[in-house]
Amino acid sequence: MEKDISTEKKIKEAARKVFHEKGYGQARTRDIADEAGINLALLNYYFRSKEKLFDIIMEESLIEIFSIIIDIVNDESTSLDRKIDIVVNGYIDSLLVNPNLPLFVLSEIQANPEKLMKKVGVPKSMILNSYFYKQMQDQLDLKDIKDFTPLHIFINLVSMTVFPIVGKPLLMALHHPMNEDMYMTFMNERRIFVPMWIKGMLKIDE
Amino acid sequence: MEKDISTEKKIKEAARKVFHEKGYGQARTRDIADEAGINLALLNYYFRSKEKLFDIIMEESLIEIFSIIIDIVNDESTSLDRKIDIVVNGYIDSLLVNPNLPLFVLSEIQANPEKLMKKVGVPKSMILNSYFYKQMQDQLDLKDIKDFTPLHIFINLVSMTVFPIVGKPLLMALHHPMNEDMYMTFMNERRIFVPMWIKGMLKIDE
DNA sequence: GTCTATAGACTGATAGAC
DNA sequence: GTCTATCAGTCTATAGAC
Repeated sequence: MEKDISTEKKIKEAARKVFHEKGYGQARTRDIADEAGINLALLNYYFRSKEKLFDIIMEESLIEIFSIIIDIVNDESTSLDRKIDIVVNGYIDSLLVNPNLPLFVLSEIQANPEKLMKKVGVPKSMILNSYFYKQMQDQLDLKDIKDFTPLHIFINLVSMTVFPIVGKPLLMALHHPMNEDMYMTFMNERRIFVPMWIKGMLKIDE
Repeated sequence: MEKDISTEKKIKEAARKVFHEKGYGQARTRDIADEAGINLALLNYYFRSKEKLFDIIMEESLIEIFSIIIDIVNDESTSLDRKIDIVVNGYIDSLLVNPNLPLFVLSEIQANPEKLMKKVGVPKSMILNSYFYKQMQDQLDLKDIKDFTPLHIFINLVSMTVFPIVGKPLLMALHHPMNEDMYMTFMNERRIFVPMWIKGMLKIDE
């Protein structure tokens, strides 16, 4: 196919796909080698072991999932209103292309919490210290809302956006009849509705 | 410990624990045998194979996760307002006791969608045909809300309730400092807030 | 029913030829 | 760098004693 891509890159792309689909435990190094179109021995030649290859993929996946929002969340020149639209749509855009990413990250963190926590070290207190958090707090103060915190709203935003992607198979099984087109329509509707509901919680535009 | 419990029951309980923690792929039959305090051979004596044991645990887990809401959702004598409170609190109660249950179900469904879809056969169109759905639709009609459907609201309710449990490790890593007590406080706050937000979307009490 | 011992298959990793 | 062949370890499952 792409004969210009280096072998190392081919292996990494194959590993990403297989790990994201099956998780560390169920992924086989032979699967990755086959997917990359190379031999098993070559995988160990480039990356010393399955675990070292996994660590690389996991670190890149964590960066991937945070980088979707980290820039916009800390942008001081974007209004709260627009920021909500951008964060929701950023996640939907990204996760419809990589639907396995969030469940992969959540599963592997649970499988190995202490190890993977360290890698999250950089964006520690990423939520609490973000400009987004401050903007939400200002809005809550403005509307004299004292019962809940910006953390609840942030979790609501991520939950309502990411959960329908993680739970897609269950959703499609439970809500019959639902096909791929209907699911896509459903997710595209949420690009409008989730920001609307979040803004409602914050009493924006009232 | 509990010497009255039959060996079969002990193995099933151990299997449930190990499968929920590690998933099918990473769970070892020896882990289950050790957890049950019996020998590995005995596991295969009672259940023919790891996979057959897993199938039993998986089916019970699916029933478990649906039975939390299936009765209340179809109860025609409970008002929409109260029903929302009960569904949210039912999930929080149940999942704080079994925090691994939802991620286990979501992961294994993704790992083997076609196989597990069949087991969801019973509650097919469980959402669409529920009395809960009808009550939400009536409320949307009453308030002349035409842009979104009850399905969106139902997904919002489940998302905002279940996602913070599935994402607990990530939440605790990102929102520093957060300890167990703070997490429990956070989840208990959501017993009040999630119903409040859902009712806001449906314009109940306005 | 419950155990020990082991077979048999799979998997990650390496040796060695090219 | 890339391959084939194979080793060593792990895991599920079973045979057979009690």
